[in-house]
Amino acid sequence: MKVLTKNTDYAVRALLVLGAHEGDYVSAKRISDEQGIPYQFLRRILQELGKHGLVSTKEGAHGGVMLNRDPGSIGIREVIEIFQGKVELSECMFRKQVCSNRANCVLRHEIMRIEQIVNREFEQITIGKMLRDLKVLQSGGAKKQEKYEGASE
Amino acid sequence: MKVLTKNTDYAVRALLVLGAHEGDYVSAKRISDEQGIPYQFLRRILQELGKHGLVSTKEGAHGGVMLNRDPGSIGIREVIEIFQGKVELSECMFRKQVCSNRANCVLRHEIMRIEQIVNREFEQITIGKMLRDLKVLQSGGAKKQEKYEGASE
DNA sequence: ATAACTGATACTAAATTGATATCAGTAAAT
DNA sequence: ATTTACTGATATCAATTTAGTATCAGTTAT
Repeated sequence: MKVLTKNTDYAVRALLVLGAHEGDYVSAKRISDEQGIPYQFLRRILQELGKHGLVSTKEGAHGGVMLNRDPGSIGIREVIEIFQGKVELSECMFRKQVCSNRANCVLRHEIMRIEQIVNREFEQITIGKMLRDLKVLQSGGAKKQEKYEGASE
Repeated sequence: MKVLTKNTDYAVRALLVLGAHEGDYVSAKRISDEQGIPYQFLRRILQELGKHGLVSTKEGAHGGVMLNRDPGSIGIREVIEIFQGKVELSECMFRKQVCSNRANCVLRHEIMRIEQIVNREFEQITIGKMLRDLKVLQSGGAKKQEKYEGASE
């Protein structure tokens, strides 16, 4: 059960790159190269982000994509919703006989409770927060990162 | 983004029926009829539940499927894992350049934190708890359920 | 004019999901 | 012993979703 699709994954990665270059237009080509994201796939994703106002675009040479919002205001939840729709555990898991009266359905209530928790959590992970975390990492916040290999996985 | 598939949905509903008849063998046919679940689909689900020891089965006439565990010990999480695998937000959302050192990956840590929350919540919704909730519903715990129609959705 | 871009789609392959069908074997009832 | 009501074990299929590719038209800096 993989919750996040490539769409979301790539979108977040692209937003991180853009967040690291606030105020500049960065081309899809460059993001694609830097992050190893299939170029055409990324193009569609960026266009979608544009339509939703997260980024602004500039056509032509020296054009590209630029972050259009404060990184701290962009939570993963929003990105997920753009590419995968609202987080729903199931329409109503128990809509048949078991749950004839939706309004009073305790179980549905239970499921929706979890949905809210998940959404709240996703909302709190913002591009801004991630960028800060990354900076801590890159400046060697944890020890001296003697070796990269061997320590991972 | 629908998190729970029919497999899981049907499995839970079947387990609820079995939980309501603890100690008895109930046939797939009957569960299928009662819950409106496609018969053959349900068969496979029940077999899977059997392989995982949640239910025991009895072949032949008057045979069927019986709950093999305490309803309170069966959490939704377990059911989800059987039919959809472990809840993973993404293998490692940021495994490329952005996150070269997995062990120290703050973001991965963040994602895994949410995973744990989700899992804990799913674990706490058990078949037993659901059955209790249903009983409260059915005995008219909330007012007098004057009308079924109109109040739902 | 041309090189470096985005906008907008159309298309395809593979995987997943939901559902159906079939055949063999077992156990109770007659 | 035969029929009836069951499960075990697969095989198959259509629809949808996901991931990725390709194409053509238009825009802007040089």
